[in-house]
Amino acid sequence: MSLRIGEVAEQVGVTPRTIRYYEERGLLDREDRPKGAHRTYDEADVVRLRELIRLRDLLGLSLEELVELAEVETERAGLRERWEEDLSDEERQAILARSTELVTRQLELVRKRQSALDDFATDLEERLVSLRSRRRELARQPSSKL
Amino acid sequence: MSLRIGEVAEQVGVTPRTIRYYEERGLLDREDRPKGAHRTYDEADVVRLRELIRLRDLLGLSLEELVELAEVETERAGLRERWEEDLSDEERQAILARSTELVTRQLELVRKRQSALDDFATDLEERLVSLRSRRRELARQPSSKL
DNA sequence: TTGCTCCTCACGTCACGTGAGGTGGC
DNA sequence: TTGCTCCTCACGTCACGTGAGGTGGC
Repeated sequence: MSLRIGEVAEQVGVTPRTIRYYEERGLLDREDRPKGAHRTYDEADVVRLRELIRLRDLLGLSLEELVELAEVETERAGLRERWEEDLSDEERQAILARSTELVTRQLELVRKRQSALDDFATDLEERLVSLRSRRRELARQPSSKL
Repeated sequence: MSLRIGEVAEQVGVTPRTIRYYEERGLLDREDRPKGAHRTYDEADVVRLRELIRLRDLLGLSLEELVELAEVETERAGLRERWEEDLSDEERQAILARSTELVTRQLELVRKRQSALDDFATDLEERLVSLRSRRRELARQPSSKL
């Protein structure tokens, strides 16, 4: 079940151009295909791309920062096949440790954004309260010169 | 107490170039000053710009979208002087109603982002739990072929 | 075979970054 | 007067958007 670029783009909410650009910048595999042939994708590609877009949108990262933080997604993508193969326990431990580190870093960034957004929401709510009280004031005391 | 562009830039965490660009795009007042003279700012400008940057960063808006949503900041900036002047009660009501509408819209966008980030955080936490259990597994049963 | 989607240049755009060369205020 | 920050072009860059002209698979 292979997908074409347009289907993938629609599923993750970007344009084909974005996907080609990410491939160009090394965020996606560029499998070697005959010159001019269509790109093909599978479900794992969709999952990975969706995660990249989520990081980009919600954390506002540059693509360069994305490459680094999304290393864990690459790891995860290749993990299923490679896990079964001839990896030593040490290599497996290293992969798991590295993944834990990167996911933890992602979570920290998300936490920061959350608290910034919480502050913003609080400020906006206060402004609404203030606006409401001014409107009541105006209704009670028309032409108040204050 | 007037500020120069560099001081303002540092206070809100952007570069002078960004401030000039926002002025160019109509997000900030372009007071007419003698050709080549320094731009001057006051505390109200800093507050307004900080709010613009917050909207841009946390909601990921384009400058065009910003212009619209930040109309309320413009209103707020000019409000103190104008409020005391010859505004009819109807005009005041209209301003307050419009401001309420815009702040409400800002809050809605913030809420959406918050829930998207909450989902993201939940996913990342689940991945950490899963990673932890795999590491324990590996420690208990070395060379497990699963 | 007919559409539709895909392909590769390649130039355009948005939101600035980054000098180049020059002027202005503590 | 000496620095430092500011000024205005103007070209560069990042992350794509948008055709132009052509080929490929259900």
